[in-house]
Amino acid sequence: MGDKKKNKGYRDTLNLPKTSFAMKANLIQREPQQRKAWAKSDIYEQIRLARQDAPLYTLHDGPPYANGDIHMGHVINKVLKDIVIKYKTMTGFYAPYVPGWDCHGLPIEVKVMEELGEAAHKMGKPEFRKKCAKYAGKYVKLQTKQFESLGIFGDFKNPYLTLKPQYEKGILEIFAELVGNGLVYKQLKPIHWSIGCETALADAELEYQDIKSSSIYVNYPVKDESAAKLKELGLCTDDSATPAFMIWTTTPWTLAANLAVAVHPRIDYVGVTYELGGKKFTSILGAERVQAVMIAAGIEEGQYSVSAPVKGAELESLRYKHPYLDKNPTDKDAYFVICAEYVTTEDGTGLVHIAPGHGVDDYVAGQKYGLAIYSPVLDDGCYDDTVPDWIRGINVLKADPIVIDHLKKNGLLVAAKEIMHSYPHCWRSKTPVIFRATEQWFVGVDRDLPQTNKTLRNMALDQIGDVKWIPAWGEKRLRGMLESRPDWCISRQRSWGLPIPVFLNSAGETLLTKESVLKVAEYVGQKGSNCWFTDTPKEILGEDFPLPEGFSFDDMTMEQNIFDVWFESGCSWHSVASAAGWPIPVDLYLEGSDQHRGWFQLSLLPALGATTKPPFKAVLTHGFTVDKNGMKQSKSLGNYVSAMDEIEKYGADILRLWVSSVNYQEDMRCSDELIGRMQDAYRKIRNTLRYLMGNIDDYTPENAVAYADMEPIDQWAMQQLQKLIAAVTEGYEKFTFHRVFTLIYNFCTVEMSSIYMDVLKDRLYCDAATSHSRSSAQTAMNAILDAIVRMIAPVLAHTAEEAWAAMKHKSQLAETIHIALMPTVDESIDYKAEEAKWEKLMGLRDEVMKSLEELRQNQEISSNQQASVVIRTVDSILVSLVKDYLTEKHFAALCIVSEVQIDQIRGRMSERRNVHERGADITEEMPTIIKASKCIHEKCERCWNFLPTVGKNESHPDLCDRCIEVVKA
RNA sequence: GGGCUCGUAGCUCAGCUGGCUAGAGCGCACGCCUGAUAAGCGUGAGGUCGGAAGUUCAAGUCUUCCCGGGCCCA
Repeated sequence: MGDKKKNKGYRDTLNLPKTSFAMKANLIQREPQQRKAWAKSDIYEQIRLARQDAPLYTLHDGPPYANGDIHMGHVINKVLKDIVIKYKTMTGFYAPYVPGWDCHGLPIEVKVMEELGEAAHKMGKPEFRKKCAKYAGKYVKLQTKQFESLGIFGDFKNPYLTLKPQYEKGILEIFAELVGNGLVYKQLKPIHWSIGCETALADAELEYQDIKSSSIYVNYPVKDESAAKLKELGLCTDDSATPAFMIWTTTPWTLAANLAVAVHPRIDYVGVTYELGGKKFTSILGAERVQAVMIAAGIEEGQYSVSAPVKGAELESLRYKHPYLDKNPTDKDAYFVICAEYVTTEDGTGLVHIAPGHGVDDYVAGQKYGLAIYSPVLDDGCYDDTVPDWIRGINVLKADPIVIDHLKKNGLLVAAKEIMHSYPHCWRSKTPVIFRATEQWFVGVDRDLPQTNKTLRNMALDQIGDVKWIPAWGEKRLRGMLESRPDWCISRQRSWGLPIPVFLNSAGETLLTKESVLKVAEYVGQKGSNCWFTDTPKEILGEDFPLPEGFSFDDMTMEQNIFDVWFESGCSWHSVASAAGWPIPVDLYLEGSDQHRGWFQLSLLPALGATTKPPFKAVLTHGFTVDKNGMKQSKSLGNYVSAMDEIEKYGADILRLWVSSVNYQEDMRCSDELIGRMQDAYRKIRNTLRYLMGNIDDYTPENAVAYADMEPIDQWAMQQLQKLIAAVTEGYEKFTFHRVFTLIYNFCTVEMSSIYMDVLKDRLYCDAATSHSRSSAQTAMNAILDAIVRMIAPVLAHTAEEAWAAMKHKSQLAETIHIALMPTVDESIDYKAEEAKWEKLMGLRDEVMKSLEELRQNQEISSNQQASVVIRTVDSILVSLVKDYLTEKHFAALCIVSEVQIDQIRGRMSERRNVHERGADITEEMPTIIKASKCIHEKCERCWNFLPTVGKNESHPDLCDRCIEVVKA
């Protein structure tokens, strides 16, 4: 029954919290202002100046592609980097951050072509490339803005762009080294070729359409010497039958380029004897395919016989005759059986026709067996002169019927039928695409480097063990890829990229030396790579350049291929890091785990090729965002989270806090709801800072109390802080930011909010403003605030800065918190020594809380202050802890009850747990009894405690003695 | 199909080299406070540790298989 009006009288005598640090964050309004202030003071430059003499920490940024809005993947990646940078800066390093963008490549080329429409084809390369550059520039600008809206600090005024002349120069310098080391070579490789446009196509330029094709089964007669082997294997038993390997294909025109037949080493093969066109054959077939093939050939059951099976491996290197060529047109061995893992028995015959010039699998398998890459097809899609005259000059897309007809006549066609299947088409001309071998440039991974006697593959495998992989399995993953990777095809038949600096003479010879490349590098560094399309070889190389035999400037053309963009970004360690004067290897690469195949591997190879060293000391990877059910996110599935929407809805610090809260080494569940929930955590942290600030508003360092003189509970708080600092430091050092988050959040929730700050209210509000007890608390709170703000600064970049500005007595002079130094453990505070004692006391407190709750449920008390607690225990250590170490008064404060009395009783110790039943009798099984009851004393109207001194003073009958003293003063 | 990887309460995380009835915070439920107030406090209910075998005196922790995700290939 409160007479509230009367009570209000004492409110003004209390020291209630007061602060300018608002409870409501209002991030959407506040953060942009903060960023504007940072921009105005040029925070990046400010930090650079502050740390110019500090030790260097180099995180080298991997370039995102300059296209589109940023997505959650970018947010994860850039925020993690920013946390590292801000943390390292706050531990005293000069940690520059130079953001970069990948600006060349097909996606931009495609977009620009779409925008230009027909005009794109009429325009010259230089003009088209300028449009591409403009497009890239637009997105660099856009993404810069978006990244900055996350509160990321970096040299956004001078980012590295892979299209900048100086960057291009760096790429060519590395290329020159690789050329000088003999790693670069030219070879045929099948690629998608559009006959309609007479151009090479990338995967992204293919459209799949259903098409009708001829599928044929063909017998390849076995050579006599191999026929004997088949007999030996028991596959051929009928001497009157012609042995043959039967293949199946849907591209009869490629038979002209057949060089081998592939079998699977572990699949069963049989010999099937039957009659065809009056002739007897024994065809080798995959055992599982016999029935289907016989049906296709129209041979009924009973009209053929099947031998016992043998494994494909037994057939390896057996020889056959080409179905219509008399002579091998290549300069390498051909027409024999090879083994390939990719052969299946899903369709066909179980034996695969291999034309290395007309298929990627064929090419790879052919490389293994030393086959030629034979592709007798010209740019216009017509056969060249190396094929028999009956198909010479014919367009391959029209050749199928002619080939089939020929095979029919020579009796090797087993069956032919039309099938519908999905087939790649040129996106522009809409015509079917063929695989055709063309000249490509490669970096060899199995070629010995001069002086080292090691190949790129050897070096890579040797040295990735010295790199620190976070998580550790990154090494395993990369190792697997390196072991199996083929030579790196670095040429692309496109326009938007850095040209491969090769000169050719009319005899088709190439000029590609370390010196020539360096010469081009210098020129490109001055004028940009457009010069390749506008300037002459003489201008580029300089007329003094010593041309090799057979070359003259009058008789020179230039290679039209450009570099694979991975080669460009793979040189960033040189173009950017070295160029900035950073030592190589740099300290850290930090990207998504997909970059094991991408940027990590393709930076490693050029670096090894040029310097024999990896470009990085450590590589940290993160996983991908998935939806709330753990499934892949995609726009079409509707489970996509728009990064910019989230930033605009919640504010950057919420996103940053979310990034810090999840274990990025695994998939990260992400949804609007999940991100929204971070607001709760944010508010708790913010309010903790606010409360601390509010209660030290009148604190001055002159009132500081030394740790040794602090009240015991304040000492406890200081101990907890040291423990926190130690754990947080370890979390940051190990890049386990989610541990940092959990630690700080739990510290705010448990140690601060639910224990310390609650317990402290009585002292802070009711004790005299400058009393020792209150100053003691304030000293601790000031230290805690100062430390938490700094520890959370790398994550809550805006909020920490806001708090720092609002703090009156900072430990450091730093204008911005991002220059301040991280807190370190105060070695004079031995938190470990006190830990066990406090754990025991806190355990007792928990039990008291339970007793009080019971009282409350029975409606005997409402607030804890109305209760008094009597503890009886056989545990003498506990008694001594409460009575001597802490005192009953402080333990009462710790429980926020008006009074506590603890008594030791005689009895034996028991292993049983404490029991908190009120009023229960002491027995051997119940060593501690907690008895909570409603206080019999009067309530002090100022501090709301129920104390015996209330009503004893005539001038202040409604106050306790402590409050009387304070009010009098 | 292959390589790597992940799967502990509704959510985010702890659980070291296998060892007491698997923990925390949030959320939720119930209650308290109204001198942090679009705040604060307390208590409580939630888990067959993806599933199944196996090794072991003992398994969330080791082995095998299966199921379901993710990244990269084919």
